[in-house]
Amino acid sequence: MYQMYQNVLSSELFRGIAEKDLSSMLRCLNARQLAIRKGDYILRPGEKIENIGIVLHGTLQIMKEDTDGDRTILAQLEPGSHFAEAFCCAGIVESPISIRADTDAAIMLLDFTRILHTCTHACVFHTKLIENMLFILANKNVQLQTRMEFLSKKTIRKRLLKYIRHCSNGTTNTISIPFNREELANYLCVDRSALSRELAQLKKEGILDYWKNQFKLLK
Amino acid sequence: MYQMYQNVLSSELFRGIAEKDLSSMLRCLNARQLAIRKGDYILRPGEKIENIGIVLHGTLQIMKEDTDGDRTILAQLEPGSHFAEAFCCAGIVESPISIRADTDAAIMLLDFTRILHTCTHACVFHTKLIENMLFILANKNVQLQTRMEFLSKKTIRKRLLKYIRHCSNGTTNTISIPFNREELANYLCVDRSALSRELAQLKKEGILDYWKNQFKLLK
DNA sequence: AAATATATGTTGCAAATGCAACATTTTACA
DNA sequence: TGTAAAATGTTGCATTTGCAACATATATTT
Repeated sequence: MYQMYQNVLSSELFRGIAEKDLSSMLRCLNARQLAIRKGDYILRPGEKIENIGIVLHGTLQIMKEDTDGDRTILAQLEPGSHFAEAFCCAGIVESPISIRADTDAAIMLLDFTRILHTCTHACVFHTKLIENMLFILANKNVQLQTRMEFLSKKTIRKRLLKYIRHCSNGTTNTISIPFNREELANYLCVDRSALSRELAQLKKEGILDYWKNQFKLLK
Repeated sequence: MYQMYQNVLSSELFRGIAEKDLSSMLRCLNARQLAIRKGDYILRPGEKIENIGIVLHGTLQIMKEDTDGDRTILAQLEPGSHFAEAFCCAGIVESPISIRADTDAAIMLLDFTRILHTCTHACVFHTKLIENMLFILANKNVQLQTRMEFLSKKTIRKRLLKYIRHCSNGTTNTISIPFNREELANYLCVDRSALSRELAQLKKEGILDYWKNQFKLLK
């Protein structure tokens, strides 16, 4: 139970909230805790979205499942991360996506309207929660926008170099990225083996050096 | 001047705000109006971001300009649209993008911190503004996420069909899209002529019919 | 209505990529 | 330490795509 609270407190939504205030807050937000079995769905396409979720433990997968059976994995949610917050804030009530437990998991659901609208007890923390929510959404925005810039490039080479230059951000020469090959290929929306091929080519041309997830721009 | 106010009121940030309250609000938010000449920069890479902007008239262009001279147009801003709001909310103070006036233009700048934090006069509209801001960010999020789903497809055909199916949204057979060919190609990050080629192919195969920006899925 | 500008379509060709199948390296763990 | 599993690299080949250059169609203007 203590661990659960820790994961709530370490979520971005509760950033800056004091531990002593947490339990009264959770009551105010009508927080409910749910245990989910591996493989079970937390949300299916078309279902009503009424809550914001926080992952307490385990991993969830957000997927887009089309009628034609085509399935895309949109995100992997680890403990401390949220889901459905953008839909709640955008007033989208019918879920366009699926969420499924990738492992046994526990989640916490919060009543969205109670975050937004100050309650009758005039709890002081609403302001902080809303501020955090703005931060979360805005950050996601910037991240998506950034990724889009990579995807707008038409060759693997350009996508890759743009990504690495973005990660390098000036200072050090050696860049460590948060992806393995498969994940990087997925992030850049290219085939893994084609990515390997391009990496090898760049190394041969002396433009880039790499080892695992460490990269170094030469020239 | 009246027209200016109309464009402020019609912006998403001020949705639901009564006209009579506007001028006192603008004072509270330290609103400033600026006239911009065509071609002038409103924001350059690295500059401090302290304000949220609203376009009053004219059009602005958001661009990503890399050190290597590579320039990507990220968005076109028409009257009533905002800029820099995501960076403000995400606490990003150094601009990673450029904004330039595409035509002669007028903009309004608002002090971001005054939107977020209730002022000494305890103006009641802050709540509404913040709610609107959440809505704006969340909606942009959903839009970006949606576009990403298209871009994750690896052939023009799949991107295109996914996009059209998304627009069709169930009901009618005939879909009208908000892009011409060039813009559609740009949105899907593909070459315009290659897009034309694929469209012709789909028509020949009897999968899709189209005329201008009207599309019709067959079969 | 003619003339110009803009949007859209067509096509050849070289380059890039996905895909599949398999090789090699690294990691995990029994 | 040895062995299985996971990650990464390699390569042939068919397909797709960008690009360029040009053709045709539609819109706009005078």
